[in-house]
Amino acid sequence: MRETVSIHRIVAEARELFRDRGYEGASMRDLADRVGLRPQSLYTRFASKESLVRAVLAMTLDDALADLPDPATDWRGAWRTLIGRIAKTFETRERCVGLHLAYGVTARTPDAQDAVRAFFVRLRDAMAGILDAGKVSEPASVAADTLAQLEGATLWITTEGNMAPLRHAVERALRVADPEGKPA
Amino acid sequence: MRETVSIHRIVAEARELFRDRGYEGASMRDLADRVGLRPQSLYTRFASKESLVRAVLAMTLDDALADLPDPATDWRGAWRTLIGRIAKTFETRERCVGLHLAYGVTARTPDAQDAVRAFFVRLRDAMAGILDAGKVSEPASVAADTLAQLEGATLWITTEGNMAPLRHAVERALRVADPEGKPA
DNA sequence: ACGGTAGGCGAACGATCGTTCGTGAGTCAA
DNA sequence: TTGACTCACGAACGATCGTTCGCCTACCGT
Repeated sequence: MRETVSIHRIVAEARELFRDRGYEGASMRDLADRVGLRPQSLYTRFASKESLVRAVLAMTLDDALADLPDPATDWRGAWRTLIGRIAKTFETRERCVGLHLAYGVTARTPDAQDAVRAFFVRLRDAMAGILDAGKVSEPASVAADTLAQLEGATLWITTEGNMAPLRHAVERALRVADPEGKPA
Repeated sequence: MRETVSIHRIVAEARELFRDRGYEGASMRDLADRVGLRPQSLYTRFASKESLVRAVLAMTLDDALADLPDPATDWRGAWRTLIGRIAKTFETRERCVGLHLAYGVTARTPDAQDAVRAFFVRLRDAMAGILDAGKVSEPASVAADTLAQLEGATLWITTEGNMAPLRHAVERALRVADPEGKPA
């Protein structure tokens, strides 16, 4: 058996690079080093650096939405699980790939730009679907606001290592599904 | 009189570039083109690309805090003005320079990284000082949360052009200084 | 046994990056 | 008038970028 580098592995390492260094800052050579290949070999699997963006975000969305509790029977559980996953990623990785790419891709890489837009729209729609199952009013708007608050909190993690704003954002997010939780 | 390009002009254009393209994406050649110089001429005024970050953020902080109402006599006015300025910038420019740089600078440019950290700490402290004058509890924490929410809302502006999350964040921010404003 | 295919690499392409050097023209104080 | 200083540029440096080409080798179906 010949030892081969899996696509999953490449995408996972690309995600780390995009998250830490952004689209422009991440180089194909760095990525190749991480997976133990030469840069040219990456082009056997991916047509371009730009196409990696779509693959990275697809994997990230899958990770976030995999095996969630069924909103129809346990929407609160689905909400808590999803919020928890997002928050945990931000806490351990210190930033969000999606946000870095959202700021990092330009009109010069239109496919990457579209992939980023689609990623956030789908994530928001998934969140809104959960809230809708719980008959929360204005689910799309609440989902967008919630996601924005979680993303914004990563600012303090990267600059100061301060996790408090993220925790506050999580508390507010959970209160959406549990309004009578803790008033103070 | 010899026609000369002002430092202020260079920094202002650098700010646009950093905001739109990030630290790595902005090139000294692009900046030179914008101000009508050759790239080498920029080094008469700035020692390096990295040093531009500090200058850009210093100017941005000055713009935000210039001529605010005195918190000691009108803390609500100071708060409203500051929030309004930040929100207006996000709305017209579609993103935040600080956030793009926060994600974009790495340990390879330590001085830039420090400048970013200092920028946000000073902005938060200025906000906290206003809230403190209004005897709002936990001013530093509330200031950090408020700033995070405004920053996070820029995600939807860049990806979708959707201003609603920003407006919601502004409403929540203003409610800090006016809790009895609008309950719904 | 054999042909096709997939995965990988050496070499190298043109482009662009931040930056340095040497030079010259304009400006101002003495 | 002179000397120092400021501002700008032409030319070019080495480094790094994404990517392409040609070739080799190991595997798989037949």
